[in-house]
Amino acid sequence: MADTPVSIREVAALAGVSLGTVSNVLNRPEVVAEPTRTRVQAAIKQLGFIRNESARQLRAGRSRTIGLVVLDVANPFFTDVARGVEDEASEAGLAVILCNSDDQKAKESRYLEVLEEHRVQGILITPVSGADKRLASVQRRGTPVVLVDSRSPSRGQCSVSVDDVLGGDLAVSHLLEAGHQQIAFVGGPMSVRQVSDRRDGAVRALERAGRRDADLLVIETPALNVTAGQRAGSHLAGLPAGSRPTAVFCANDLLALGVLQEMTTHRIAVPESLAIVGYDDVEFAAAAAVPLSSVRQPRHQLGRAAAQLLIEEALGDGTHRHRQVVFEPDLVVRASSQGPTQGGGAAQPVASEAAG
Amino acid sequence: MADTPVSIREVAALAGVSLGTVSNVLNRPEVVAEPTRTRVQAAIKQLGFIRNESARQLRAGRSRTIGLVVLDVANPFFTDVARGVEDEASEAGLAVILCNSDDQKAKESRYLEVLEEHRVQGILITPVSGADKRLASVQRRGTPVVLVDSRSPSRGQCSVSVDDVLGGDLAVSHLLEAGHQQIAFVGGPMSVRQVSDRRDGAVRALERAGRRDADLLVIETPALNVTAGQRAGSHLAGLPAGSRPTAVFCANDLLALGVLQEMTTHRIAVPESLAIVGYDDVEFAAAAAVPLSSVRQPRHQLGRAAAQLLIEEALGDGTHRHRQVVFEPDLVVRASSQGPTQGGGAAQPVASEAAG
DNA sequence: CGAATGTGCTATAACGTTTCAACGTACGTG
DNA sequence: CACGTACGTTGAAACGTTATAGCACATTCG
Repeated sequence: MADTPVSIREVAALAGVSLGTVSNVLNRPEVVAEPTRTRVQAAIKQLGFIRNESARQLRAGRSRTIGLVVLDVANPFFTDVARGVEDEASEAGLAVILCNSDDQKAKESRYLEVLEEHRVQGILITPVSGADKRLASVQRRGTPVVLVDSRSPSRGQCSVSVDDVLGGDLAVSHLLEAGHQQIAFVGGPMSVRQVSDRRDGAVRALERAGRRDADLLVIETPALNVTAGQRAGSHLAGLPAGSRPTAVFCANDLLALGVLQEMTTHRIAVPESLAIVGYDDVEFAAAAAVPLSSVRQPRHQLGRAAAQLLIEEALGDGTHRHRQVVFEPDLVVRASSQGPTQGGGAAQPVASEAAG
Repeated sequence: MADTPVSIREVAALAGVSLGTVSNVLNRPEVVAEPTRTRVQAAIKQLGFIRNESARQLRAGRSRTIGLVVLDVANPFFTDVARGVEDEASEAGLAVILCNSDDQKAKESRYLEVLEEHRVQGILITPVSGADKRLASVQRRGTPVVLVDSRSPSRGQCSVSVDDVLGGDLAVSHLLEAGHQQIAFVGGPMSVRQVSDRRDGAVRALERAGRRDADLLVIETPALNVTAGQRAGSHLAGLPAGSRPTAVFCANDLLALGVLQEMTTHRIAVPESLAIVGYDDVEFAAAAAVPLSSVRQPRHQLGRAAAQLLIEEALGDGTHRHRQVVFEPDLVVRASSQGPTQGGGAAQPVASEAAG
């Protein structure tokens, strides 16, 4: 309870030196003579002195912090990205302020304001909607901005993203190689860029294999959750066995798990009667009743790359050039899309614990 | 790129007033005359002035921020808690710095240091291990600390937690009421407080029903994940049908899902031949092949309560008394533990408080 | 032996804000 | 008409830090 905000000045008094010397001990210990240094360090310890970050920042003009604004902290995609950002930032001695826009323009705008007031080194953001005046003005005022998981339309800023078209292509190419003739795509709404990109990738794979566009049966869903997947699965199960697709590519794993459950209910064997490939490689994918093949995005790496670009822009020597980094996703093949003989995909872990 | 850090002083110059007046417009607009106010506001807008939070904080002595240190940002338990904290904090005009200790003492310690340097209003933390000297010294230096999801052993601080013993009791009472005679508990390691509490609750329910302690078949697992659940399930399935329990209570949902999958594999009907109750009510619980009954914790509320206590302690009028708030969990009954007729969950929990 | 050259330290001036005492100015009031 | 009293505004003093110019003293060199 003893509220004693101890400052550098009191440390100086106790150690019998000027306050400039204390500052030197803190920041450039090598310039101060051995005996003085130890004396000051002893005083620091004795008083329990803690630097005042606000004062440092005020002096420095900028804080040693970067802002990360995501659409949903509960989404594993963003938590993994956040970890990557944090790893990279802490190596550079920067702290991360994590903000959750909840997909709301108002909250996003409020957080941008807070981050600017904190004079952060820069901002990593997955914007609620595309081009944004608010964001542009932040940048104009001198705070670097890097777009995460959305490709920058202009060349005015850096961005990191994953090639969703390629992801769709990988999934469907894999199914084609396994000999499937009739393939369905389950996903929606198509207004979400990621969803339509994945579908486009699926179409691309078919076209490259010499199929016509129409070969892809598209089942558009209203959302990307398990329930929507179950509905789509129910629809598939209702098709006469002759005209039913033998494989389905889902825009994310939740949909795929929904489809999978519905197949179990209708006693349709997976992968024998219906092969399934999902997207995102969520924690549960490997642990599903039938381990799920899935397209994995380098989420952690995405975060690291974004932070790297930002740090380069903010702290670099001024030679920084804006870049658009695009990562390639990865197909993890498991039981849901292959015959019973072959082994699982890459050595994947199963779900970790939750000691809530 | 035009890096023009515009300060209150330049705004004052443009508006033709003193800088104290600009500050008043910003903080107590009602004390400044209408025409002056609009003139200043115009200048602020024209120059794109953004307050410097560091300077404000330096002046104020404390930042308008609270710190939240969790064991794992990716864990849905903590993300929900974090949302609760954020909701409460933003209502009080405070920002939240979210830190991830990753269950590592070193990272935790580093973050505590950072938070102290930022002069946060207070810290919400789920400590890596129990009593901690580091944490005590933070508190001694005047930063309020509230423990989250771990009950304070001493009376020296506030804490919020959920009654895990009651949770276990609820689950097993429910199974007993449904007429089950042989009940198993799956969970581990027992060194995790949450796990042993839940088991103790299960025992308590049995004892209250007049059973002897030995009636609970305990299957200890090495971890709380799906794989461990599958192993436990496999063990259960291997028991002769006569001596096999008719119900199982799992220490978390991942275990329960593992058990459930194994039952499907062995064609053991759930809930007819084996009823299952999990813990945590994770997102997938309701969407499992057989929707899973589970004990739900008021996670969001836990976060809110923790933030409330902290804010009361930090900003209150000094009449604050430390409290240990304990929430009651809630059983959500779904198909995995009942006949097909009955409906879903229960009403909301009540908090019981113990003054300190 | 005076001058150049270090070596350690000190004193001081910022950084941008908020607060608070003081200072007009205008207006009723006695 | 002097006088308290609002009201609106100003000026200066903090807050705790870092950077920088300068000072005292010892050492080395021409």
